[in-house]
Amino acid sequence: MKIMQSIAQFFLSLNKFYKMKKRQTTIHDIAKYLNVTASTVSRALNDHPRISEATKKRVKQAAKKLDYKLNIIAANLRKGKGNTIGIIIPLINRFFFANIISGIETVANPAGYNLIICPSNENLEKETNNIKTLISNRVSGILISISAETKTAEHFESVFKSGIPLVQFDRTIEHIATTKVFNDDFTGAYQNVKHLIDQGYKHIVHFAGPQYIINYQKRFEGYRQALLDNNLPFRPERVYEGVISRERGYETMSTILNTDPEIDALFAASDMSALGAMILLKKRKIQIPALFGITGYVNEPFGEFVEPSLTTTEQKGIAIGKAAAKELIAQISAAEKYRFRSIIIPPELIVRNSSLKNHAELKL
Amino acid sequence: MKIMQSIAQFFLSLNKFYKMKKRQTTIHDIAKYLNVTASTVSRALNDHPRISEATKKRVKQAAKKLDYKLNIIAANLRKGKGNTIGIIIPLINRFFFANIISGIETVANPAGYNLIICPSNENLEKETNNIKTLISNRVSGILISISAETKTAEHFESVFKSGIPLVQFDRTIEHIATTKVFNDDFTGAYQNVKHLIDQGYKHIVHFAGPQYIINYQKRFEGYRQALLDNNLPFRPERVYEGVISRERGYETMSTILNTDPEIDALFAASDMSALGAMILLKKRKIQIPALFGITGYVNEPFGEFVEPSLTTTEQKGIAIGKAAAKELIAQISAAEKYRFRSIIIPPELIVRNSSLKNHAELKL
DNA sequence: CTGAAAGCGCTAACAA
DNA sequence: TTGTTAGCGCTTTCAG
Repeated sequence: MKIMQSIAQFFLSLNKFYKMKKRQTTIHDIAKYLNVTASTVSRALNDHPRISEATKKRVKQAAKKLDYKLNIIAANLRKGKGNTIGIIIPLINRFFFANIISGIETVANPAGYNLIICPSNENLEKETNNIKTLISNRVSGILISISAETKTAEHFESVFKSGIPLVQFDRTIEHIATTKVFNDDFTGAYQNVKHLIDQGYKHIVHFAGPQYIINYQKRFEGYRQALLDNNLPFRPERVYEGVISRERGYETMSTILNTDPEIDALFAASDMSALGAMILLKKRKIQIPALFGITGYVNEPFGEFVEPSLTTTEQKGIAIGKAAAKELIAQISAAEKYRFRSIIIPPELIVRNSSLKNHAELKL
Repeated sequence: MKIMQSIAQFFLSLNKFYKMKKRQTTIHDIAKYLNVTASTVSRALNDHPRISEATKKRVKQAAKKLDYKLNIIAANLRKGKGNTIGIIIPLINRFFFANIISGIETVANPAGYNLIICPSNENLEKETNNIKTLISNRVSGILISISAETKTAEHFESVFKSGIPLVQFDRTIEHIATTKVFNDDFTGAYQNVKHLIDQGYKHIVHFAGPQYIINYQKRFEGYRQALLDNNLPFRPERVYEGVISRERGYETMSTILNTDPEIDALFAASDMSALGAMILLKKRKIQIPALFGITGYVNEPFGEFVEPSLTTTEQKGIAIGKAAAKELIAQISAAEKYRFRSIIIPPELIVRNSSLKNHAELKL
């Protein structure tokens, strides 16, 4: 019994030891250690001009010895500023979005900012909560790409009220006064379709995305304009809305073959639906690109490896991220925020085999 | 001229307006507004039991009216705790890593934690800086997957000293006392190779990754053991180290065809090098899977779409992320940290066409 | 060149 | 049930 007790005792004390909050060394610890004041230490560490080199050296040595690490949180609280940028993004494990974050990081980090990343999972409620979280964390600025569910900007109000700079990227709400960084989807789509036309395809269908998302709307408009500018008729029945998944692409292409056999090319607003169509066509032994041309949009990594490789439009995620971050950081230290302004990143047509009717050009 | 001046005047005043630092409303503002003390407000907002429902209601209404947003930073400083988890990860725009982050997020966020994400870009120096940053930000815990350059854990010391819980995931340093969450690469590779053997392939080469990375080493060992357990000779010359890119896969396979024509299958430690090999074989008109079987590892998204579709091993990034986050959060509120402990996530073999010698099984 | 003192926004003993 | 007071760790006037 006694033994049990002492064992219990031991574990209690062990527990106590672990629980013992290892308080991090503070400026005061250093001050005490050197018999100076906290202010001197603070100034020395910040290389304040009116501190003697001698004490600077002493302080810095002591800091290293005591393994001192600045508490940025406290410093920021005092200074009334922050060093983190909040990112709200629909999904984090999509190549395009991951690239954007990567781009943001390459400019934010050297500028001394940390990223706190909040995925909305395409959900408006989550997005609203994310905004709250970021404000509560007093981020220096917010970068946001809205969720598929988001149609209005009411939940941005508290951001504006709080005076936190905000810039939108990729998926944006047009009518509000913020800087927006996005692809020129119209031109991207236009070039894409123009390319199909130049290759000699004449009856081009379009798999469009949901038209309430501005990006898809612009792609549709680019498609239409390219047809009109090249003396091809625009036929509304050749536009299939909401076809962005592989499955829908597959099904839709199957339908088209029955109802509109004249069709000889597809411009899909998403690589996934282009892929679905490609799978169906191959199953039906319809030769791509000889008899049927296909182009997608987004430049998903797989496009390079399918057969035939997929012509598509690259959206330059990294460039978008960099531009957005640069703009935000500028706004953080600037007077002027919330201007209507658009920074447009031109997309790039990536020509691969799926659209090269002219076989001579086929690449490996 | 006068007009110009007044326009300029207007813009100046506008500018002034924007520059005006919009101080966020604080607890004191609410207190003043209601003629109570800050503590009452604080307690009311935190639903403290000994505050009357009446004042709670009043306070909350006032808070909403004044658009009050809690300053978590200040609250945390006072409470001596934080609500953010730091993630150090080699790359953010790799599907596998993005999935891990996604997994982390699904458990960290509901638990009230924000993520601050620091990519090391496979660079030890950056990784070291990231650690400093996270400590300075007084994160509640750190999740880390080491860079390709990282071989020792010296830079972890300050984390241990500061008492911040840390768990490693995926790429880990074995000999240090932390929880580690990772794939069972040995078993993953073993099953992968076993599958090739079961399909009737007899001369299997291995494209290995750099062996100083433990994950690749384990995959190599799984390969070897699978051969030995199935009465196939293990031949060191059939292991090609450091072949993980598409280009190297292509070149290496080309060499093999010249030097070791007996080979009839490949187990690649990366999908990319498997793809490179596949491209070369197709160019040489060697039928896959009839004459040559191929398996990869990682389950990159493209594997599903290449022809033939690529058999590979899925690493369950989301599961890894979830497990790591759960463990870290447990440690944050627990007494015991830094135990040697391994949480092993079993990978899953994804059988596709590239390894199905038995054509009957071929799937679309 | 350095010290004293105040305060960033919040919470939590201790009082009342 | 509410108020008073102190302090988290830091920076920064204002004095000396």
